[in-house]
Amino acid sequence: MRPELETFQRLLTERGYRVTPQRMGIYEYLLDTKTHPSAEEIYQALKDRFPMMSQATVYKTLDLLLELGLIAQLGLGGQATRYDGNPDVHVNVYCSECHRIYDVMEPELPKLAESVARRSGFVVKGQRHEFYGICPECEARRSARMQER
Amino acid sequence: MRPELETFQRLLTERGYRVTPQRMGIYEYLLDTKTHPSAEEIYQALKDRFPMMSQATVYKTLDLLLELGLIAQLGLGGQATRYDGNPDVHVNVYCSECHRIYDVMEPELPKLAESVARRSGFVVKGQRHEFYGICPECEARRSARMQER
DNA sequence: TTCGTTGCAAACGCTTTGCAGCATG
DNA sequence: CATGCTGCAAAGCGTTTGCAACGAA
Repeated sequence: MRPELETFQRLLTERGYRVTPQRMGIYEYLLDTKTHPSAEEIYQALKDRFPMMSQATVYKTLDLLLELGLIAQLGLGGQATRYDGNPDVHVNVYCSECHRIYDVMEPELPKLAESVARRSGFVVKGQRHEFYGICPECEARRSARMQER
Repeated sequence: MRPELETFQRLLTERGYRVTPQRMGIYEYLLDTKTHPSAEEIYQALKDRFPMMSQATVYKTLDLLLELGLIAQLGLGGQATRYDGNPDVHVNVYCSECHRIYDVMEPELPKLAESVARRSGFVVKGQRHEFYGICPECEARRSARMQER
């Protein structure tokens, strides 16, 4: 079993929570999926494996994973909240055309966090970085469309 | 009149929109308020000045201001979306205790944007940076509480 | 056997929409 | 005076909640 799933099991047991197939399935899906799905997308994707599962279970499991610090939440103002199986500090780039979200590692981020803490006087506990734009594929499709005119 | 309000008027007129007291009031409030209010907070704050104004007008005006690029939107997953009268690239620091949000200027951000564009291949159009933590006041209150025990 | 978890459905809160009357340009 | 805007109420949608039945430990 992948190490992240083992960690999840361990944390659940340690804190008196129970290990259920739905919980493992939801976390596994989040780890596998790179496009940062919404609760609805997770629910749809797991319908085959868990035909009886309700949306409430998805939401409750996501809350639990957030509480355990295993996932991150991306609030997109208006639209449905999306979830990121990678809780480490990184940058999310969001394509306004295809609505996919990708992760980008940025080695400068820890320095930025320090600087923000210094300037603001805050005790920094977490951070989120989002860029909006057009992904390479969508951009290529756009240029192609331009060409043919 | 402050330059931002003049810009707003100009943009409205240029694009065939109309200048109304409600619109000016909402934008002015966003410029004055440093805590990044939600639509509800804006509505409550302007109730005195515009007793007849509806929430719908607040939402429609916020959409318009976003479209004109005069304000920014902060999606906070679950909670109500909040609005920032400063559309320029900056960092938001969010206090998880008092829920206030402050702006921090960071001169390194343009460099970060370049780096992200290079790594991801995206055409970057916008960005948002959020830090979570405890603000100096709340932290002081916490320490004080610790002391007295 | 215990008690945390699930699935269901109803409730909830934020946001959007349709429309008649109003006010701006 | 034309048409874009407002206020109102209802609808929409994502998310949360209460509860009885279920299943993990």
